[in-house]
Amino acid sequence: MSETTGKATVTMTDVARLAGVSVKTVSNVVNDYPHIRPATREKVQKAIDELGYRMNLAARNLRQGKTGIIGLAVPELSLPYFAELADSVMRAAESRGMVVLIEQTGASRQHELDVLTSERRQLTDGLIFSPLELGPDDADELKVPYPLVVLGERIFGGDWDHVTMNNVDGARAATQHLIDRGRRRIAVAGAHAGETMGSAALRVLGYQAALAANGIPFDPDLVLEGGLWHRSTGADCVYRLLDSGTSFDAVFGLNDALAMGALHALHARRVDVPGEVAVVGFDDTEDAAYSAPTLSSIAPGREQIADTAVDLLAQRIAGSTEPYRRVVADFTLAERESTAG
Amino acid sequence: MSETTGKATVTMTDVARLAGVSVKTVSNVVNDYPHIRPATREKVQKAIDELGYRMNLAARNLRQGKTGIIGLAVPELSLPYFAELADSVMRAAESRGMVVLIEQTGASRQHELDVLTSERRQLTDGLIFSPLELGPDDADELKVPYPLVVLGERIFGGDWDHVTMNNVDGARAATQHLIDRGRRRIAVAGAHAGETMGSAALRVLGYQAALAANGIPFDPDLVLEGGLWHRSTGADCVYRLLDSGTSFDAVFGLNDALAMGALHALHARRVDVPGEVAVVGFDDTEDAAYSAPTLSSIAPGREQIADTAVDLLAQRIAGSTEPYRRVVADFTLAERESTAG
DNA sequence: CGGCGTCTTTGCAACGATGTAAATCCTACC
DNA sequence: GGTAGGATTTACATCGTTGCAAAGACGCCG
Repeated sequence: MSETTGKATVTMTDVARLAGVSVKTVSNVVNDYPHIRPATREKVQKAIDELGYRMNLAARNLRQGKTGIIGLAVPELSLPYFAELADSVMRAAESRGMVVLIEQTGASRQHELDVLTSERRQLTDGLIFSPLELGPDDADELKVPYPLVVLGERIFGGDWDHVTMNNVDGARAATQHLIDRGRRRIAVAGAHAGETMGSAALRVLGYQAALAANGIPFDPDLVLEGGLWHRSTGADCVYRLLDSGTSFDAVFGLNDALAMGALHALHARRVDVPGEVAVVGFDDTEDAAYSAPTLSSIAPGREQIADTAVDLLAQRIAGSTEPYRRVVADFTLAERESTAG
Repeated sequence: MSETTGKATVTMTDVARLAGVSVKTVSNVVNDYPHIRPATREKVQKAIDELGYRMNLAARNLRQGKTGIIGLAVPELSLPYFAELADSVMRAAESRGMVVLIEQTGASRQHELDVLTSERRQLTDGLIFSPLELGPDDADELKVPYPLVVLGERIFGGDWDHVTMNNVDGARAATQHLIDRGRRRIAVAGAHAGETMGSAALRVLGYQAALAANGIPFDPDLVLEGGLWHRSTGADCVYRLLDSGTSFDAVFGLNDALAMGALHALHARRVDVPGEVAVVGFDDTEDAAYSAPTLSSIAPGREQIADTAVDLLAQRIAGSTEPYRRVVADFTLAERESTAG
């Protein structure tokens, strides 16, 4: 209950001496080894309390090769989606007694590769990795000697678990929602030309599927390229579209930041939303509920993704050798003003 | 240049054997000990490359008591300001060869106390702590046995460095800006009754100073209480104000989230911004530039704060015993549409 | 009361690096 | 050619904990 002012650091040896047992017994008590006489356990516990002993994690780490830290590699924390994802991952980790070391990869392919082999991987027992630049061809790079959970659908087929949102169906639902609101000229902001497996490609796929299902012709002029999924990109896309003279009555931002940028550009050009143009996003970040107008968006199951990812990773770290799994989170559509009918 | 497929982990011993030197010499090479014959260094380096040797951080950590990890404790990553702050801190840390372990304290006093004594402190060489609930009376709790840098002005007077934004002057500038735009009935959203040292109190102080300097009477009815500085709180404040019938022609959101919430509420109630009511925030988070209308805000020098904090912490970790410092970052006003004149 | 099988507890050797202090090697200088 | 003195290198103990395997204790049975 109280702690004496141990001058330096208190070690197991100190505890052992005070309790009159061996160091190993103290270790056993601390690690909940089952075969310990209650009296002994009590004695040791008392000594621990009295000395205010805290286990030295570095030593345990050296001995066991585990740190209790998991890595989380995301593009950028300043993107709301990833900040919120990190939040969720940290909570999920905490509830399992782990902590999270976050690394940012920027939008850099090299940085994404680095993160996989970085010295820091020694500090973590496993990694949750959300790649943005690596693609199917990089599968070999992901053959790493530690537990790995990959978020997103860019890379398949290796020895790792996979947790992803339902990009295609989510995008289809977003598009269908616009169609249900009577829109026919639906632009897409943030497409990545040439990409086949990333979120951009998959969401565009869902978009096209929805158009097709409703007999709406696909117009390439409505597909707006945009590399980084930042607000500024979304704004640029819409400015370009307006300047091009192409008619449109809706914008599907492939993520919320793009959609926010789109809202911004439309507002700047005095285009009424949703009167003239409806807007829908993807991610359902917190700001979607507070923009003017509020933004309809696909909620991709962020909590579920975080929970599942941490869970799978924890199992691998604990030594699970089950077949690698692929989990697809459930999405929902959050309807707000930007698509009000 | 190339790495052979060492079966298990490669240790210094392996390198030493291959290079034909002692383990300690390998250690010296790795640690850039100056007195090494070039030929030896080369031999060792070659062996290192050949074996693909990576130093075991756990072992070094045990021996040196340093991990290369610094802690960052913030209320919530899902609040844009803290996400952006974390981003900046991580970049600053990276440039100094350190990584960051982020912890969220929520809005919980207990959690803030826990973070200071958590077992995790063993995993970090020092902590950058941004308290929200602890106050001057808790100074004793901050007397911790590791390097600490405190952000914000809640707690002074202990053995730690202090980095803070200029809350009073920033708030004064924000308020003055509104006054310059001809506003006289300026509401404040997010005040904390009874608080004396927190950001809320200080910013309200700056607000009052600006009013006084311009001979504008202070009207308590315009001070809107709001605990958590979330968007929802900002919206609530404005709804309450509108419902109260109190007249006002401007809102100073004590942070951007509150201001965004205010914008949201005003938009929902069809109050024109900035025509009828001007709005200014504090933090200049990225979304301020993309709201509709875009939000004027005080940019508190986030990068500078992060850089300075990491720098001071790094110095302490390196053993500096200089007098503890207090650094106040420079702020600027970002003028945008919400206060257009 | 001896023997045997569990329970408990223990000693010792790692884990992989670095601090210390001493050994060895050189080089310049007398 | 010998030697002082700095430059290099090395042996060994040590950081604090846990795995291993064996020693001690204890309870039960015949």
